[in-house]
Amino acid sequence: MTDPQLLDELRWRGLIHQCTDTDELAKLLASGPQTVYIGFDPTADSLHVGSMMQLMMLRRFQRAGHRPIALVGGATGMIGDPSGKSEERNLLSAEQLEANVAGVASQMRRFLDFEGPQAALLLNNFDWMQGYSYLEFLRDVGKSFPIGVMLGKDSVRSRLESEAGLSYTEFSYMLLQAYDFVHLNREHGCLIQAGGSDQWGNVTAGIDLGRRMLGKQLFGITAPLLTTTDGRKMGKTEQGAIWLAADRTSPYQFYQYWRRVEDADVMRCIAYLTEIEREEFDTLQEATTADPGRRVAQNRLAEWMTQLVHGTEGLESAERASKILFGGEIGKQTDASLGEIFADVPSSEIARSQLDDEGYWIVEAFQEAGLAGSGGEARRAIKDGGAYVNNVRITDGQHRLTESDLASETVMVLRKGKRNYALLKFK
RNA sequence: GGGGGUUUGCCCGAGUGGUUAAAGGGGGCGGACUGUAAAUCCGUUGGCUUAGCCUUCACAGGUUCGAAUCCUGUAGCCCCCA
Repeated sequence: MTDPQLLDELRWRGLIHQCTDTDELAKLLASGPQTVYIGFDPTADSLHVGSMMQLMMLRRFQRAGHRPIALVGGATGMIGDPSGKSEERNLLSAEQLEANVAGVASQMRRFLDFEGPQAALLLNNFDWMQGYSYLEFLRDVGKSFPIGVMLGKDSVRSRLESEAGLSYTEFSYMLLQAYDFVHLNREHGCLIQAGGSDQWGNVTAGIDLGRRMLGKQLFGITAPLLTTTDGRKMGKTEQGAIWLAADRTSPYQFYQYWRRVEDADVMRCIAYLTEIEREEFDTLQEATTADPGRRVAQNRLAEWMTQLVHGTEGLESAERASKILFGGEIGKQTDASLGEIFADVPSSEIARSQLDDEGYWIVEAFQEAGLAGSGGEARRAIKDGGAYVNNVRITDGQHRLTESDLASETVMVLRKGKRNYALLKFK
């Protein structure tokens, strides 16, 4: 019925950062299916890699026979969690929140099973918070919150000591999240809240409130944050976050992100984010140590993650694109296939007549495609051997592009350097 | 209010009348090497119709055959005195 190995698995994967009472939690989980919840902040209309840790946590619980609740913070999102934030946040508008909640909800279906006996629940705390009057809330919930304890929380203290300070609104955030836990216990019998390690303060606040309001022992478990070896948050690039939504981060970019993970981080990513079993994990680890150049672990990680988030189709197109981009010359393709491969590559449209007669000057083409800010820059790229058309290096600064350079019906693929692509569409 | 200093390219920073589009470093961009890595090395880094031309050293004017360099004014920053 329920898998007794769950905690052991979380442990070997390094997913238990803190837990309020491991022994009692183990007994509880062994006693039968439990309900566990994690809150998600709807700050955007898509989740990103950072949220995957939490989604996978819920998924692991569900696969072990428990019921997951993904709580979208429609109400708490209006307030803003001060945990780990150095500055007061801007409040989101109600319409924005609604759109975000909808977007986030659809992505969760990839991770959780909303059917069957342990069907996941997707709840929005706005539903029970919106009608809760301020007076009632203060009498029911606020009464059980000693200010001294609240002031002792790291999230509050660090902000009070900082220049940014902390508004009453954000200070109150903790009460809202704590009340969620109580509410979920009453309505759904939820006894466990999980989350990232930055949520510890909020989680324990909920547990305290549960003891006071319900006289019940609730449980909290937090996972470490997904960071690189040198302490930076993973899932971020110079271009921004890695999103789960295909229209924000294409399957190809998503796939490539994982393929490029550093050796030092790759095994931790696999442990934290995938369901790759211990045996294969050990094999991958050995392979990485023995021959890091083959990047076996990175490839497997990318494959697993892309498959889950973007499905078989997304994975195949990402692999196909990678093969073409990192292979040699781009042979004859169709507009459709190039469009798919270079979905996230900027493109410019040019009049087809430019290709007539003596053709379209390469320097102009690079400028037009946005790969060079000036003619000089384009010339330099060519002189340095960093200019490619359809992945073939161009060394002649006077080169003219003609119909024969088209990689498909209307498209040419320009590249500067290793991976700065741009498309020119000749209409 | 008075006196002194300072202002250079993406950033830092040399340069005080004549190959100075401006040393050096950082960063960026290329390339080689490699594992679509790290480290390293090399090239490049104002614009253009590029063996040439044009525009740049806070801004505006002036001296000079010739100015980033000298003079005057304006603005920003810094220091000292009141």
